[in-house]
Amino acid sequence: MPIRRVLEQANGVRTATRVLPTGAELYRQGDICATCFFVTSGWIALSTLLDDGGCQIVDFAVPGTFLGFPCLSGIPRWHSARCITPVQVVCYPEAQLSRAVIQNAKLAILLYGQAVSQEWRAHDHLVNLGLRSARERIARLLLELYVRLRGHTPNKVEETIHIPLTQCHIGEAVGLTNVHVCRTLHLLREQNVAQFVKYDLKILNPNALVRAAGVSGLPSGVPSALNHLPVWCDDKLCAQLGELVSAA
Amino acid sequence: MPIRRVLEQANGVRTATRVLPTGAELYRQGDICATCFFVTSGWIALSTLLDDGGCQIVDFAVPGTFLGFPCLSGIPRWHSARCITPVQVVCYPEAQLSRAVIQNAKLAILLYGQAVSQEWRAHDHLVNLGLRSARERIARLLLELYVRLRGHTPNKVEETIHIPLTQCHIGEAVGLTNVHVCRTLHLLREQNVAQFVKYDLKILNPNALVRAAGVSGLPSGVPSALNHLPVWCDDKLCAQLGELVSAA
DNA sequence: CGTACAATTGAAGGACATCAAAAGCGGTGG
DNA sequence: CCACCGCTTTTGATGTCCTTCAATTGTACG
Repeated sequence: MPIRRVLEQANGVRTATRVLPTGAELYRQGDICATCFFVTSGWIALSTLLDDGGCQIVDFAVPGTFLGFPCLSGIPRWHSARCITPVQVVCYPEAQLSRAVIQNAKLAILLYGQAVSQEWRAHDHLVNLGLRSARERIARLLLELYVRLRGHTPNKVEETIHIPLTQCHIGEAVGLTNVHVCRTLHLLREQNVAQFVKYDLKILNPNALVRAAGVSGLPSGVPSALNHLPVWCDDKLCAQLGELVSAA
Repeated sequence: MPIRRVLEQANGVRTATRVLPTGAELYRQGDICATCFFVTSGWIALSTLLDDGGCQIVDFAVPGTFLGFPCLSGIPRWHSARCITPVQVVCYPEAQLSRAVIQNAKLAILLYGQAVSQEWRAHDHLVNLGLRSARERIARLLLELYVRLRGHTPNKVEETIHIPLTQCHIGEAVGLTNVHVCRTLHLLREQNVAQFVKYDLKILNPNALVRAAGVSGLPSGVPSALNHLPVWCDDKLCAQLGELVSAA
């Protein structure tokens, strides 16, 4: 992957790859983890576990996501990173990465941009959980995942995209039980909006999905995080790192 | 305020103060705002408005909070900033601040740290909305606000702290109706946990409040964003900026 | 005194949770 | 090849937490 060579060439950061099976944990909430990761393949659920057994997925890490906080060492992770699929990551020693960042303001700004992007998505999820119905929440999650993976909003009828999530994962992400997720998915199917079966999402009606997600109704000019995700999605970090090295 | 002089001296950024009355908007969702702000007094609700009239407060800005995204110009704001009280802010032209940040990696890292801190808080709110009851959500919000203002968890019985929020604000922050917030506040009062009347929060039983917020039950070693908020609360940004200039 | 906003209380309804059970399905071992 | 297991999905019945609607009170303000 480009980012790996970029960091090695530009800043002499030594890296190693690591492969994890489904169900493995990259790190756990509470860990003070001196390694940063860049996801090159697979899906990871960033989730918080409660003592009563509750689990909230705060975000999904997909290929292109950067995990860790260079220059902010000593902070424990506040979520666990569970592998939803087999995962491949590139590892960076945090200390080395921190040194590189301090010497290179552009790198710092890149990290800053990613943090802002993630904050943005977190706020979008907050709006979702705070004032939307089950149908809207699920539609919006599906739409967001589509946009993150494809880089644009859906426009083709019957397009299918692979999403390696169970109904339980969806429930943990949007704050619903798997039972209710199941019923709501059936509802979306009946209403000819979208169909999610066996890890495959088929968009039956792109416009209906966007409407169900509550995006279209925004006053014109008002941004939804979704509209701008293509610009600030994780791949962008990778691309910009590439520019950085060619400029050096 | 220190930060103002810090930025002026260190980087030659010109600033101006601005005063806004209660109810005014510093900026609106959708605005492409070329100004960054540092809150010196007053409270601001960062909220997203939906076309159906729904309103979700994603965070509160208190004195010490920095608003804006230097180096990421052209991004529309995804929330509105409504003044809950009269507010005083220091304004920075984004372009000048961006230039200063590019020349000073430390400044970039500071901004990065604040973005991470805010992401952290957003994820904590997500957990709150996703899997906690009304009682827990409200207790947790009150506790968080206490910690942000005081810099530590409550330990004195009957301590009172001023919080300029209405029950509607609380409802919009935790995803409940004002009606239910009212009932739940009464419940917390009856259970001798905490009392919130007329913009004054009286902590009746600090331990009970922490328990009600679902913080104590965490396995030892597991961090809650709350435990670390003192370390990364907004005042810290200000203090670190002070160090930055004295080192220069 | 009238208006506007915040808090309060009651009654009724709904959206979602909980509990329980069964069915589909891939994987493993006898 | 079949039996058995674990995981996911599905469906039904029942319950409850929270919303919605409505009306009343208190308080600040012009």
